Amino acid sequence: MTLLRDEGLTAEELAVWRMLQRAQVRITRHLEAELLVAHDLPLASYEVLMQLAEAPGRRLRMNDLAGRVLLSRSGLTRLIDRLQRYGLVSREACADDARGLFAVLTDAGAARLAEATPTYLRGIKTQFLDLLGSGEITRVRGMLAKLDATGSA
Amino acid sequence: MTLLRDEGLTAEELAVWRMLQRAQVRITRHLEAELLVAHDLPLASYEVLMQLAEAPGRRLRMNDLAGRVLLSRSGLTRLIDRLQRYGLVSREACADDARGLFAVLTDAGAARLAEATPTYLRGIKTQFLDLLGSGEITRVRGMLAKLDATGSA
DNA sequence: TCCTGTTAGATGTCTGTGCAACAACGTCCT
DNA sequence: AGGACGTTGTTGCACAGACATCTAACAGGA
Repeated sequence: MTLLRDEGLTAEELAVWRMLQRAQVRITRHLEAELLVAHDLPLASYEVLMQLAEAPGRRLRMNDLAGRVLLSRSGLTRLIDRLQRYGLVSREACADDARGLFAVLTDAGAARLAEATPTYLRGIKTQFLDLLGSGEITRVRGMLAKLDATGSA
Repeated sequence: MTLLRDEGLTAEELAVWRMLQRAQVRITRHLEAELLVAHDLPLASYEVLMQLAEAPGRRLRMNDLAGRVLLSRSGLTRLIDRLQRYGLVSREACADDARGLFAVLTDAGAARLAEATPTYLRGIKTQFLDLLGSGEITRVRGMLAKLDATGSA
């Protein structure tokens, strides 16, 4: 593993990165599967509904929303297409910017979200939080905050 | 956020999960992009080559490999197809199980891996490790180990 | 030996996503 | 005003990945 030293990385550091990867993928897969079987709702769709529910007026600009759910604009266009087909979301024009569109959570969407939320939260609890000590959760929070670029770029 | 309390989750706990998601996605995207522009090598391909390089005899059974890179068996079949087309990997029969196949790292594959590794490691360093204090890395290691199911299921 | 059940890997098909290109609109500067 | 430039959202295209299904091959019992 000479290459590691060349770049100033220890084997332990590399292992930490791999564990982060594995953990995140495992949890994500679990959530996706559970939401799908129990509510026929993919994880990405759930997250869109969740973001909209938390937003003022239950609405968000497409671009803004894309950033929050970590999707490209085109990806979000298609996802909203689907959600709209199912009546969970609607599109509304933006008054002060004719280019803009709001994705708006419908009542049906809110209902569907409420239905799926216990599954989602239980998954996060059993697959993530319960595996950590509660003390560790607070400590990891600060750590992840540094990694999360929400505040900066 | 009554629903949170119903499931025994605090808003902070949920926030931690979201940060984990964002961090992992951000880092992954960065690595993928860098590897692609600098070496025309997708992240998944890099990880396959890396796993093979670390394995004894530079070879791994398809099934085994699929597990390590968190890919479905069919997904790995296609990925190895591609790598084989580019000459980075070859398939070899398994002596003691006629069903089995080894994916074997070729010399060209090893060379390509060596070429790309500095990019990969630098990405992990700048996008992940450098953002944490070095003290935190050690502490987070134990924590992530609990989340990583490698040892169990 | 045959029959049943399981496992390894490959393939058809479908869905989801990103990138590049585009049109419509806004912003700013002169 | 007018034109260059950036932004917003959508589309064509290509591709990667999952699931279900298939074939070949192993394992164990009657």
